[in-house]
Amino acid sequence: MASGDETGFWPWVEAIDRAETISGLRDTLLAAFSYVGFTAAYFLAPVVSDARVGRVLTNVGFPREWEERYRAEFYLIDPIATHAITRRGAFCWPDDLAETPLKPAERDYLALLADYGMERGVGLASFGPFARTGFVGVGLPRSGIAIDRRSILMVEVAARLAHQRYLRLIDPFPNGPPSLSDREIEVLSLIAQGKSNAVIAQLLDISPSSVDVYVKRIFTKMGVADRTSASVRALAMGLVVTGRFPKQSHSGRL
Amino acid sequence: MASGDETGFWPWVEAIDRAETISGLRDTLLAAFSYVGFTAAYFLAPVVSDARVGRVLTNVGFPREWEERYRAEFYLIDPIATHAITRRGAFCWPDDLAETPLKPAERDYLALLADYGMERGVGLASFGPFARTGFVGVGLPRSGIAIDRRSILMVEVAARLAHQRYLRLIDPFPNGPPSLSDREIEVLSLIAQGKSNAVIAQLLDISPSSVDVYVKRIFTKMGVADRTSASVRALAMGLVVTGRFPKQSHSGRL
DNA sequence: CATCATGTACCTTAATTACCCGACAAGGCG
DNA sequence: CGCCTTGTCGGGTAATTAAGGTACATGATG
Repeated sequence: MASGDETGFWPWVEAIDRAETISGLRDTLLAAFSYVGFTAAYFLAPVVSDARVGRVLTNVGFPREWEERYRAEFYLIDPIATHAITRRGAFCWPDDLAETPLKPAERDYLALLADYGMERGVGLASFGPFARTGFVGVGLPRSGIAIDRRSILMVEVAARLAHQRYLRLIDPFPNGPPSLSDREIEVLSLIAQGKSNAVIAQLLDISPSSVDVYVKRIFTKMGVADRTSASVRALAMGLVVTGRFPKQSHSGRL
Repeated sequence: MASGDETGFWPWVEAIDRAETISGLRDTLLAAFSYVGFTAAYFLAPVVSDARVGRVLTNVGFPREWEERYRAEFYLIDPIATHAITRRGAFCWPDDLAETPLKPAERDYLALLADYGMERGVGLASFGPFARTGFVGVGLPRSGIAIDRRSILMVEVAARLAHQRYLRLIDPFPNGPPSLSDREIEVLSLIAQGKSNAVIAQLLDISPSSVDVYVKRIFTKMGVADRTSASVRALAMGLVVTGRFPKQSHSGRL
């Protein structure tokens, strides 16, 4: 690799961890990317399938023309960002998108990138508390460098740490979740699983009326008016869990 | 610091990234922690406020007696894991819990840790796609090492990367979200915001009947039977967004 | 001792949802 | 040219929920 090796990379990691301002963090992160061999990056937050929501774009180093067209046309399309959501870890684009079926518009976007000399780069999603997901796209590798696994790993470590740091900088002391009683958390958890009040009553072996009261109290404490909002907020706040997790440790027991 | 410095740490990061089995990952991660100066770690997944859910414990290096008492008594109590959810980044316990009001049982747990000679350690939550959150607690620092910021950072980098790697190992090709049409995603997003069908109809300027049809189709595609489950799944899959995100880039524009 | 939070239970009413049936037009695709 | 998806609209019914009220025992906490 033409660029710096790992010995000189760690100081950049520490610098990211020490950044005290958003702009300082941005500059430090870009310097870290530059050290690895990339000269441009763009950030999206939040990243969800509903591209109309949010998705603030910040571009550092990519051509102005690309940025304008991105904002105008490809804002809602960028398959790299969408792909990142379901990927674990960083990946190299467009190579790692080869197996993903792409819509015509998405292929157009990748072609546009190539037109601007941005054939190749690294992308990753970083996940934070309260369902805060960000995307980092890194590109414009210096000619001559290979995008090997080590480079991708460096980008991943730096970007993920920077995202955590960013979240802390924009909201250092987030409001904690409201203090719910044990029973209330229990009920809320079942609500978030889509159980009806009647089912909850059966599961907890209490009367439906009691469930009714708990639901009411939960709404009041959380400041919502319906179980859907309560569930979404509970999930975002880390009050309940979703999805299927392994019931037992694996044989190796990580 | 008595333990290894950053120059020798990076190879452990690469080793974590290369781990091909769960057990190999566990051993490599523990070796990385050991390099930093810690000789024990425990893992919890998933970690939410509702401690009854899941929370598979894996312990490597902590005393057997602690593990037994942890499983029996403190499984649902451990304030370090709960604290980690709302923290961005790794923290040092019990120092960084000083400002957190603790319940008596939680204080008991910290006292128990101290009784077993585990006065101090590092904890962090790692967030993955589909709302998969894991907790890593690292302890038993070798006598003489200081838990400085650099050590915490090393633990954070290693643990977070290992969590990503772990998620990829246990589920290399996750099912992506179901393919919803634009209108369906729009409706789903509003559902997740707690809007009633009537409100959604007004917002989208269509008839309530149409909303009804979209809701039905969304349920079918997502394999759920109620809007709460649909919302939770949508959030976990990154189909919609929650919480308040900055509408505009910050002045610094990360 | 008074107050508060919690857990429990019941009643009523209006709104909302889930699920059933039907229809039609536009566009993509084999 | 059919077939399928999508977007749109209607009717109807039964179950569920939201929101209001009241009540009482317990235990912690000031």
